[in-house]
Amino acid sequence: MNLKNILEAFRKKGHRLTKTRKAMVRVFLHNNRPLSAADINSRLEHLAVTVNKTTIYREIDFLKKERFIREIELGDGMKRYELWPDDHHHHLICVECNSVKCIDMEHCLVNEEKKISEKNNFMIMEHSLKFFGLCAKCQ
Amino acid sequence: MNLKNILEAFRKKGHRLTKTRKAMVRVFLHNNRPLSAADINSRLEHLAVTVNKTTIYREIDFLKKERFIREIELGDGMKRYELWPDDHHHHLICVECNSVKCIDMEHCLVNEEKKISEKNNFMIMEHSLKFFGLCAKCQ
DNA sequence: CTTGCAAATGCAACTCAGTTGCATTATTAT
DNA sequence: ATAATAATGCAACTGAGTTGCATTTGCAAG
Ligand SMILES: [Mn+2]
Ligand SMILES: [Mn+2]
Ligand SMILES: [Zn+2]
Ligand SMILES: [Zn+2]
Repeated sequence: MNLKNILEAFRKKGHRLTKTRKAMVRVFLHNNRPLSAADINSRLEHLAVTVNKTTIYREIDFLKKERFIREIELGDGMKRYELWPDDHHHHLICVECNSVKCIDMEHCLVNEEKKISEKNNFMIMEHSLKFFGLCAKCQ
Repeated sequence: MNLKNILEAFRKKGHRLTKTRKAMVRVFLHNNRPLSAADINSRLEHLAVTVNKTTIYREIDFLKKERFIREIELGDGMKRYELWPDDHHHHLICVECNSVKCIDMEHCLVNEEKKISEKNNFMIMEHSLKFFGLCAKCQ
């Protein structure tokens, strides 16, 4: 999955390759972890790309619809976005510096879902698992 | 844990027993599930107790400090509050009607935490687990 | 019961992430 | 080059939650 292929796929679907779109795809490809709208904005400035916040939010919506990124909620009042994951994974969140690390789990809860669904008469579609604590730097 | 004991404990600590405080404790005792500030407000109105939203938020802060309730994040843009839990538990969230059900889990992740902590050099303090799907009514 | 002090309250104005309407600009196909 | 329309910028808005400050209330001491 490289920049050119992704942009070419967008173009083929009839979407335009604007400077914002190209820059935001680069930002996500080069920062493989959850980013807030503000994080994205500062990364764009770093690439000398100045965009209005409305445009950033609209491009986030576009990239979500295209399943290039997904939205995640960490509970700190602002949404984060990360590359659409290849594999199911979860997150470690540092309560001190707010950094986020994606982790794969050996014993995944997907196995438990059937049991929980039956027991509670609730049709589980997905789950979210977050561990809060102190990262290597902060402990 | 009944209303009188809780209020008496607050009074003994030097806190006042205002109509808002008494009514909000009642609301949480009689609605044992996560409530938003708006939910609390409508429950209060139902008890013929009219309060300013600022007062509701300040009373929430008080009840959190007293460990009578805790705050939980469901990812829908507003915080929820529930009775301080006796036992560790998790939540089922209906994506259709937004209802929330608390569930106990047999195989809890607390067992996994040590492994994850060591593997990632991250000191886990707590975790949050939510299942999203359709409740009995909505499926 | 009265009084005084601090705790609790109401109100209006504010914050901040995210959204919306609309006029303007830029990308792409022809 | 041109036309169609996707994308953008801007200003104003939304909605949950917060803050400063003047006023009211609960409660304990006299
Ligand atoms: Mn991740
Ligand atoms: Mn619960
Ligand atoms: Zn950290
Ligand atoms: Zn439902």
